[in-house]
Amino acid sequence: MWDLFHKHISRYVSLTEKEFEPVKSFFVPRRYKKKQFILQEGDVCRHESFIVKGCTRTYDISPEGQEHILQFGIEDWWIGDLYSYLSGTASRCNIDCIEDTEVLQITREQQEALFAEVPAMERFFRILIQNAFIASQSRILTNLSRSGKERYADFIAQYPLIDQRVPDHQIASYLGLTPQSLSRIRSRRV
Amino acid sequence: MWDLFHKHISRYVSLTEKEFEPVKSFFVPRRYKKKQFILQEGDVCRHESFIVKGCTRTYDISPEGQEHILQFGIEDWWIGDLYSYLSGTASRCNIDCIEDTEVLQITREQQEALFAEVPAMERFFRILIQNAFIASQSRILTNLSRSGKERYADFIAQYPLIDQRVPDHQIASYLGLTPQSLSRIRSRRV
DNA sequence: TGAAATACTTAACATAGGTTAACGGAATTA
DNA sequence: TAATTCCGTTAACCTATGTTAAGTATTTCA
Repeated sequence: MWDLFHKHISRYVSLTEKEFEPVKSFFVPRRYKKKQFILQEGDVCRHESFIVKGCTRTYDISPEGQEHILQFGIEDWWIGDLYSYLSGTASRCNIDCIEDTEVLQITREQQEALFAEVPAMERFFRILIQNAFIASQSRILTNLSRSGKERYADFIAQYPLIDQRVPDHQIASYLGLTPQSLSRIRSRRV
Repeated sequence: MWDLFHKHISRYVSLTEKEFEPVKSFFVPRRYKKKQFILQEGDVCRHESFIVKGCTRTYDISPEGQEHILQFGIEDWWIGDLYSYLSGTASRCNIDCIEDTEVLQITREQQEALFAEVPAMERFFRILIQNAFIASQSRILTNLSRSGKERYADFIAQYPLIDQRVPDHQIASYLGLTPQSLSRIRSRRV
């Protein structure tokens, strides 16, 4: 577990085994069962979670009761509602598990303490958010300019591992389509 | 100019007049005329630009030749293509001026030097990107769940100042609509 | 000042995707 | 194992938005 985590961090900042050692103590491992909520709408998001094993979805429920998936999470990804986490306000998002899931969690206070003790970790999180922002911008462009069919093709190409693990109707939700439309697209009856 | 800039930074991190003084030297003021490009597709984005005065748009041109506006920029906003800026690869975006525009620009190298000299500025940029990411996620949700009419209403409510300064067909592009559709929506003939 | 480009509108028509409803198979649970 | 829920599919029909095409007003600029 910690090994995977160290490897993950090392992709962004260099951190020797020895420097990594103290980092561990700021994180708490936690397991969730399939269908269990990691975050529920209305609650404050108290953790950033690194997925060691499993699969999650982060989604919003519109006033009309429709779910819209903002993000899937699998091994090596971070999940959480950053706005709620930082501002301490109630989240409008739900995060639940598509599979049994193991995470490493850190709280806001612990994160501040971590930054003070291991400055490289502040840099690490900055890079992480930078990348997330870049990916997010790119998704906006895709949503603005491509048809459902193209977005689905892009999704499969970009996230083949996720495609295999989550039901189609959730992929539809991520792409901004109804399950019926995605089915139509998949069968090439477009 | 510097006063506005200092005020802007102070909204995110505390920086006395004296601490702010050295910050100035890392930025270069620059003026652009209306319609002038700040960044052109295919070029590497060499600067992050803080808008002191003016109005810009950041957009992508799809293979079919259609423009899609990713972001508008007005006073107090930052513009640039972060991915290109950080990775040094060619940008797929254009940034041009809707009005004569004055900016303060910093290069990647100068930014690194600035972080080394004034650590609070690293924190400042981290917060900036965090906020940008949060806004970006929120835009994705809106695009997934709301109709054109609703997105337009949201836009006006959220950016009344921009609405007044940019032509409608560019707002349409930002919202993922054709100018004709926006016109139809505006006239309530929906 | 006049010509050209730009901005916005309207209308007729086309279409991708939404809606509703139904069916059958797979997975979950009692 | 039986009952139930979940999942993907199909089909008929509907609607928001795109497309094409014009027309007018405004702005830009030579």
